[in-house]
Amino acid sequence: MIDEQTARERVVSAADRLFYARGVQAVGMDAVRSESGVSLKRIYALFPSKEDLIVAVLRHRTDRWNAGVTDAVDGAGTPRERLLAVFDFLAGWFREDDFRGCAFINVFGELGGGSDRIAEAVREQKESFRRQVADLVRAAGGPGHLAPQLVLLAEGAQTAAAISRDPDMAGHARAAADTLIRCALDDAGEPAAAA
Amino acid sequence: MIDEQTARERVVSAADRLFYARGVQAVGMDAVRSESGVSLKRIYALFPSKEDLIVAVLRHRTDRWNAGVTDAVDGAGTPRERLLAVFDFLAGWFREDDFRGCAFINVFGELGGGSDRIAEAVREQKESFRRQVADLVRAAGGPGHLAPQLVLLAEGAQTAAAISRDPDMAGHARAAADTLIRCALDDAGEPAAAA
DNA sequence: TTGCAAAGAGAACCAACGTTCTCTACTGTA
DNA sequence: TACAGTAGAGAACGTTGGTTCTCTTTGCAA
Repeated sequence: MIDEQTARERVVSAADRLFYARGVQAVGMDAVRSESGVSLKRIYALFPSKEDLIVAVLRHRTDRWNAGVTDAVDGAGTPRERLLAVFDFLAGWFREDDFRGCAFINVFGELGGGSDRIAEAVREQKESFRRQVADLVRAAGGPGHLAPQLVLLAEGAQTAAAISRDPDMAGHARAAADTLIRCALDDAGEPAAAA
Repeated sequence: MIDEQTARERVVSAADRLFYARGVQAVGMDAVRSESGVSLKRIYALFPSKEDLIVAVLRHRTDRWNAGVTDAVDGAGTPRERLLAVFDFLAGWFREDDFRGCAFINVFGELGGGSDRIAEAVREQKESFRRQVADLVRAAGGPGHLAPQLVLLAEGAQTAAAISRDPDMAGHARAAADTLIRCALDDAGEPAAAA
């Protein structure tokens, strides 16, 4: 018998895979059982309801997302490059075979109106991303209003890439971000340096 | 007895209201019946399946969206103002009481992976919006790459506004769009006019 | 008035799903 | 070997929802 921690991880990661690929409501708990190899009885001992499982999946995905962004950013040099690295991270993600848009946006559209706990978990992820970007902007010496603008580009790229199936949306977002960053930094820091 | 056209309109507009407010899968055909006042038998004569009804609702919403954008744009003067009017249109929408994000993005997250026809209807709306913006950019003398950048801002604003419940996302998007437009027009048209 | 065709109300049907329950198999212990 | 307790497999339960069917009503023509 596997221990509780292992069982929990297997269930969450199986559910994450299935929910992301097919949507939450389209996946029955029975599918989570066969994908995870953990019995229904055990699943319900770990997560009292499907809603609890969904929230756990969202939190797990938030952690993975934060780590992914942090990794990508840490590989870049200057503060400006670190900001743009966020969009390179998106570009790599959009090219993955199983890319199906932002899981948080998808779940919010599906269930956000009906479950406060789920809506809250989605909000937390978006808020933590906003903070990450705001920290990067601050480190680059950019003005406060730059962060939400870059966040909007990233959000838009995720939905547009999912719907259009065009992974180059990340390129468009990156180019726009580059322009916004240049304008903001040049206006604030060195007055009228580059064109 | 109401005529076919009227019945169709009542069903589509009732379904639209319910789907948008609660999500598609959360709304049963019985709810559509009571909201529209059209019998189930008649509904199924007009729309052979729920999927057909969903597609009809999406097309109807596409028409309304296009008309709304066109109206907003037509009220503006210069080509540059006409581009920004798109974001003013968003700002008004985000402030509506029943705003719950972009219906197309919501439906795509919920069912886009499982139904090609629904995914296609969503794609058509996004593509028609992209064309609208591209036309405005061209009229303003902007470069081709500006349109997808503005579209990403609009898309991002819609999801961010829905999730964060902060209607000022439209303001952020508008400010970013203003910067992008200024940079693009100044780079292309008059070389280095404004800072 | 009688008969008929169409339409509405809502029951019925069937499948899916979240959740719980039962029965069996297995583990460790005396 | 006998036993107690636990866990898994999967059946069972109750609800919901998409779709169809039935029965009654209605409006109209002769």
